Parts: sequence; C-alpha cells; structure tokens
Amino acid sequence: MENLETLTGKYGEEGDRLIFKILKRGFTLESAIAESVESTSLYDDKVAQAFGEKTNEQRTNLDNLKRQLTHQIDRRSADMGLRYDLTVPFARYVVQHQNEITFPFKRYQIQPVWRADRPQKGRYREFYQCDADMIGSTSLLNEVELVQLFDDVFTGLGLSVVVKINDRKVLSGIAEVSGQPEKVVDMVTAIDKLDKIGREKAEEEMRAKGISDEAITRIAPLFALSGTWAEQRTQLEKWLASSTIAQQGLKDLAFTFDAVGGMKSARLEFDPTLARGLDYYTGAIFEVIALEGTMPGSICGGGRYDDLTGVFGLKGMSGVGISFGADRIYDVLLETNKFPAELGASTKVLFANFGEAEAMHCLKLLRQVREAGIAAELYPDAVKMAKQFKYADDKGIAFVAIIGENELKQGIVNIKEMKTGEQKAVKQEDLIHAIQ
RNA sequence: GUGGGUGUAGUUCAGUUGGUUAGAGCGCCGGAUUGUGAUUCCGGAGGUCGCCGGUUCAAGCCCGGUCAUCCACCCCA
Repeated sequence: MENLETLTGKYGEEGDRLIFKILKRGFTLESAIAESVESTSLYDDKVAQAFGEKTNEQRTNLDNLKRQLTHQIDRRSADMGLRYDLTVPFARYVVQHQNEITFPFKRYQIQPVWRADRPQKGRYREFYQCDADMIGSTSLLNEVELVQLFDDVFTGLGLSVVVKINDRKVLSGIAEVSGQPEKVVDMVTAIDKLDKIGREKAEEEMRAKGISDEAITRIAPLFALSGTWAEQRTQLEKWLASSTIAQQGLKDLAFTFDAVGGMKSARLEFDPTLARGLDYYTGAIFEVIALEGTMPGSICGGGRYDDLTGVFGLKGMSGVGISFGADRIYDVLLETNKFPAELGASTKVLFANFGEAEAMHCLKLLRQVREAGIAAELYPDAVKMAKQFKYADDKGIAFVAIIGENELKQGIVNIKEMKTGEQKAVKQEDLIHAIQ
C-alpha cells in the first residue's frame, strides 16, 4: 500500500484511473455516503422515491446517484492506494533512504501489483512483477546490461522473444519537428497503435486530439521508415536534423545497439512506434514480446526515468529499470509447454515395495541413495505393482528400483527407466551409478 | 469506464418447440487368475443444472434480479 499521492500523476491519465483506492482508516462506507450526500445535494425527492418502487426512470436516477457517490467517496475519502507498479514506490523509497543508500544503487524486487481494471486474457487485477533497476547513474552501460539481462533470462527459459527498443527523446524530436511539441503524448499514443489500427485511423485519432493536419503531414516520414536499425537511423538523422534532442536520442540508441552486440537468443529491434504510456519515462524505453504462444501484450517493459525521484524531493537522480510480468511469462511457458517435466518431479527414483523383508532391505539402499544427493522414496505400502508404477508415472519419477524376492537373493536390483520402458539388472552397489 | 458472450459431473462440453429416472468424451476409482505405468477391454462412482425470485399443471430450457467468469474497446505486465 502507498499513499495515494505517491501514485497519482505518474502513469498517465489512463493509468491514474486504474489505481485501486482505499478508504481512509476509520472511515465507514456509511459515513462516507452521508458526508457525500450532504455536501452534494444529490439526494433530492426524485432519487428518494427511487429507493422504493422502481420505474425505469427511477432506476436511472438511482444508478446516477450511486455513480456520483462512488466518485465522491473516491475523491474525498480515499488516501491510500494499492501499488500500480514497483518503480514509483522504489523511487519514493530511494528518496526516503537517500542517506543510507550507496549510489549508484541497484535492486531487484518481486512483488504483486494491482490494476483496477476489467480482467481479461493475460490481464489480471493482481499480478507479480519482477523489477530490476539501477539508479544514480546516467551511463548507457546500464541500458546495455538490462538488455543483456532480458537475453539471459529468456535464453534460460528457452523462450524466443524480441526486445523492442526506442527512445523518448526521438519521440520528443518528432513532436518538435511537427510544430506541436506539447502534443507529444497524444501523438505518441496514436503512433503506438499504428501497426494495430493502420495509418488512416491513427491520423484520425490525432486529429481528434487536436493535432493539426499540418503537423500530421510533417510526421509522415515516420510511416515511411523501413529497414534495419542502421538504415532507419540514417533516415531519422536526416529528417530530424533540426532537433538536438532527437539527435541525442539516436546517438544513445546507437551506443546501446553497438555495446549490446550479439545476443544469445533474443533479438533486439528498434521500433520507432514504441511509445509506452507511463509518463515518467524520458530516455530509452523497452518492451519484450513473446514470439511463441498467443499472449497478446508485452511480457516485459521498462525504460529510463530521468527525474522520477524529483517529485519526491530528490533532483538529478536518473534511473533505468525493467519489469518482468511474471504471470504473463508463466502463461506463455505453460501454453508453449516450456516447463520441463522433471521440474514437477520431486523424486528421481522410487523403490517398489514387495513386502516387509524387501522393504527393510530397500530402506538401507534408500539411505545410501539419499546420501549420494539423489531424491528417492520407498513406496509405503506393499500394494500391487501396477499401482506403484502408476504412482511413479503420475509423479514423473524417472526410475523405479525393483527388489523382490529374486533380486534380494541374487543381490541385484532391477531398474526400470519410466520414460523408455527399458529395464536392466545391476548389482546393488552399482545402483547409484546406474541412475545418475 | 462502454459494449457483448457464457455459467450443466473433477474437466471440456451436449441437452430438441418447457414434459417422466439430465447425457457424452477425457479424468478418477475398481477389475481383466495375485512382479510392471503411459496403450487396449469391462465395470463403477460422481451433478442443489451459479444463486434468489417470478411465469406455468410442469423450468436445465421462458422472464427479472444478482454473483462469477470470458471476450472486445481502452490501456498495459
């Protein structure tokens, strides 16, 4: 939980609406309603009647009353909110503990965050984010390391992804060149939808937001961009020559591309239409898209924020960070079958139980196997074999060690590998070696 | 916040113009002469039809409300 004022104003207009608000402590719903009603003169005769029998008109009145009351309660009585992300509370933390922290400061954090949104595929009210940030350094080496972190993580998970990168400074430059720099946010959100709704609809949206036809014409070269990062860079440098801020953005991007070099499995891709809605980003912005599965949105996000701590009273503290959407990543891994079966198995070898004498003997072997660092268990009951094998199968146990009357006499153990169905007899002292 | 869809067995879903004991696949449990799973065959258990109310001789089916869930817009992880 955070103070509401810590959270508001950082996530853009839409984002602020999605913050879960919490009533002031000691404030009951009844007292909130009473206070709101008194102060708003909403409670007229018409509405009063609506509490009794309900005609359609009265129902509408009642709905209106409810809506306005909710709004009032929201506005007047809520002073705390649930974390919308981990970055803003992190900035607050850094400011509060600035004297105890050694800069540049790095931290990672895995915690739930909340969005007051209608749930949908890949969109949750509560979900986990895993954040990694570095604050107190403007070096682009931080950006480079974060891109490599994306690569490391998704290579480790065996998931192929594309890391999209852009720079807010380039976007600001485009707005500058258009002649309406103050419209950068509207312009950018429309540009962001370009690949989804197409050029015409995007232009329509810009016009609706008060962007002039002239400005729209001036940003037309953006739609014509194509080719590799190097090719697009040349085109952008020429087009945005008059904007020093855009030139800086392009230079930063060039450094990052260069320094990242080859990656293990992820692909780094420049996307001039990548915008991201969060207000606090000022430099690089990142987004990771899964190339497998059907997850509609991004699975990670991030970027550089030059002055997020400024609003909490600490100026000149630039930071950059990324956020992994744990639940979305989990969904993709589940959908694409990336969870190895042995991950679910807690046991590697099961000793079948043939009766008291055999079980007692297995108990000794069980101990040896465990001491060798191999997870093992002995089936607790001497039930029929089919049941014991099914148990091993269900649990994803790799081997079943069979020691019945015959094996006991001969001092051997039959080892069945469940995956292949192959079975072989080895001396009991070779058991550990055979299942490694 | 706006619009739409769906709630029936553990699960995925059928269920006719309202009409007797509400079905199927998968899963689960048991068995196929007692030492072998994932395949085959046979048998079995399991449902307050989301919840509340209404219409009707009769409601899983029609109507109203409510809750849950999913999808689209919007936005994002």
